[in-house]
Amino acid sequence: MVPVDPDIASVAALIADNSRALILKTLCDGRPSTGSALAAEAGIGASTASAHLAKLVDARLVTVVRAGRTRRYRLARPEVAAALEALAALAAPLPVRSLRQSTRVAALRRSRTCYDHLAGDLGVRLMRALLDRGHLTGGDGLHHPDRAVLDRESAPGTDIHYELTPSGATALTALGVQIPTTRRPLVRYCVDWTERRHHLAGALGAAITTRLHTLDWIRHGSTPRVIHLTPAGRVHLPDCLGVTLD
Amino acid sequence: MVPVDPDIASVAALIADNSRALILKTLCDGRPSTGSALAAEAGIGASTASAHLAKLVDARLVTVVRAGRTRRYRLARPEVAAALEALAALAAPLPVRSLRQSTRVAALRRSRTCYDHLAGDLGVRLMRALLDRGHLTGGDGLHHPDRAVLDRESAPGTDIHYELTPSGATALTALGVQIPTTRRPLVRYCVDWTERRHHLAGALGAAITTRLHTLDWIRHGSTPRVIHLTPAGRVHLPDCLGVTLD
DNA sequence: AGGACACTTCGCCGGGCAACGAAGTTTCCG
DNA sequence: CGGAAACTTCGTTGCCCGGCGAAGTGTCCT
Repeated sequence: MVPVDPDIASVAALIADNSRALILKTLCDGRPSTGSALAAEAGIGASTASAHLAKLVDARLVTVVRAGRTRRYRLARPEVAAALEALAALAAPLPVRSLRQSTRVAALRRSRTCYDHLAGDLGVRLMRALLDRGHLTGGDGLHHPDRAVLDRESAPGTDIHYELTPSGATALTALGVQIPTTRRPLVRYCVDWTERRHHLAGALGAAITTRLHTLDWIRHGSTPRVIHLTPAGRVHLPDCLGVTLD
Repeated sequence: MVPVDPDIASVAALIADNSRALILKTLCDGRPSTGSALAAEAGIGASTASAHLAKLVDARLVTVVRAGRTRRYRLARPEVAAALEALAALAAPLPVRSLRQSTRVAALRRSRTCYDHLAGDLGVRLMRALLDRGHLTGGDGLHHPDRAVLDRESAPGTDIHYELTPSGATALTALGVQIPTTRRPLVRYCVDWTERRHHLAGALGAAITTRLHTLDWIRHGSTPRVIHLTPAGRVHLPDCLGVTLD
C-alpha cells in the first residue's frame, strides 16, 4: 500500500521511459555526452531531454559537469550499468523493425563497448583467444554459451573465476597494456545478450580496450557504443593476441 | 527514437508500479503466494492484482501453477531477483512514515529471507560465525561493511571468493545440513542494503536455511520475508555454530 | 445440488507524465 | 558589444494506465 524498503518502483520508473532508457543506454558507452547529443540520440526535443536529464541527475543515476556552455553527462556509478544489464537480461529480444535499425543491431552484435570494455563478437573472440593462448586461466571451460547462461543466472557473486597468467601478463605488457593495480578487480567476466558468452570485463578489460584505442586498432563508430575494427587492428589482433577473425 | 536492443524500458515499466514492485518483492521471499495474498500485501483489490499478475506472467517475470481454485505465483527465474536487487542498490533509502512500517522494517532488518537464504542481521551473524570458526574461508576479510560496499560496486562477476572448509563440512553435516551437490555454486555471498555486509548465499546458504527451518530454529513471521528466531534457535545457534546474539 | 471461494473480465474514472514550442538565462566567439 | 549556441523554464495538450466495483467463470466443500 505504501512504499517500503528501498523505493525500487521510482528508480524503475526512471528507466521505464523509453527516451530515458535510450539516454542511459547511450551513456553505458562510458564516454560522457552532451545534452543535445543525447536529445538527438533519443529523438526528442532539447527541452524534453533537459527535463529527463534533470530527473536522472536528481536521482543520482547520472552526473553532470559543466564545461563552459556545454555539459557533460555520465553514468554516476557502475551500479547503474549493472542494473541496466540486469534488466536487459529480463527483457525479451525485440523484433527488428527498420533496415537502419537492423544494420545498427548487426554492428552492435559485431562489437561494441559495454561500459568500458569490449563486448559483442569481438569481445568474445578476444576472451577466447586469451584463454586459448593460456594468457587467462580458470573458468572451467565456462566460455561456452550454455554454461554462460547458467552462471549468468547465479549472478551476482558467482564463484566462477578467471585469472591472468604470467604469460598473459608479459604478452599484454609487450603490447603496451598497462596492467592495472587499482582496487578494482583485475579480471572479471561479463555475459551479454548477443553472444551469451563471457567476455573480459574488470580493470584488465578496460585497460586492454584503452590500449587498443590508442593503438588505433579499434575506433568508435558513428553511433554510440558501436566499435569498428580498423585495418591495422584486423592485421595485428590475430598476430599479437591470436584473435581469430572471419 | 525507436526502441532498440532488448526493450529495457518496458521491463522497467513493469517494476515501476508500486503495487507490482511490492508483489515482486514479496515473491522474492522464494515461497509461492496466491493472488489474494499478494493483493492484500500490496493493499489493492483482487481485480487490480489480477491485472498486475497477468502482466507479470505475460512478461515471464512470474510463473503460475494452478492448484485447484487457487493459483500459486512464483518468480520465474533468479534473474528477476537479481534485477530487483540491482535496482534496490540504486534506490535511495526511503524515509519511514508510519509506526507499523517502522516495526516491520525493524523486523526485516533483524532477519529475513533473501530469495532462499538468510539475510539481515541474523544472516550476517551467521556468516561471521562461520568465518570465525573456520568453517568458511576466503573473502580477504571482506566481511567488513566498507569493503562490502566496494565489492558490491564491482558486481556482478566479482572475483571475491569464499570456500567451505573441511571443518565446515563436518560441522554442517553433523547439524543435519545436506551439503548440496548441484550445479549451482555452493558458496556465494550477497550484500544487502540493511547491513552492508556479506551474508551466505548460494546452494549452501539455501541448504542451511532449509535445515534451520526443519529444526524449527527459525520460523516465518506473519509478514512476508520476515524470519523469527525461535527459543530453540536462540539456544542452539550459539552452541552449535557459534552465532553470537544480543 | 447449492453455496462459498478464487480469480478474471469489463467499463469507467481520474491522475500523472512525456512531449512540444516559445521565451528566458548563461557562456562563448568574433 | 552583439549574436549565436547550449540549456532551462513554463504552460498546454493529450495519452496511458492504475484503481475500483459489478458481473462472469470455474472449482472445491458438504
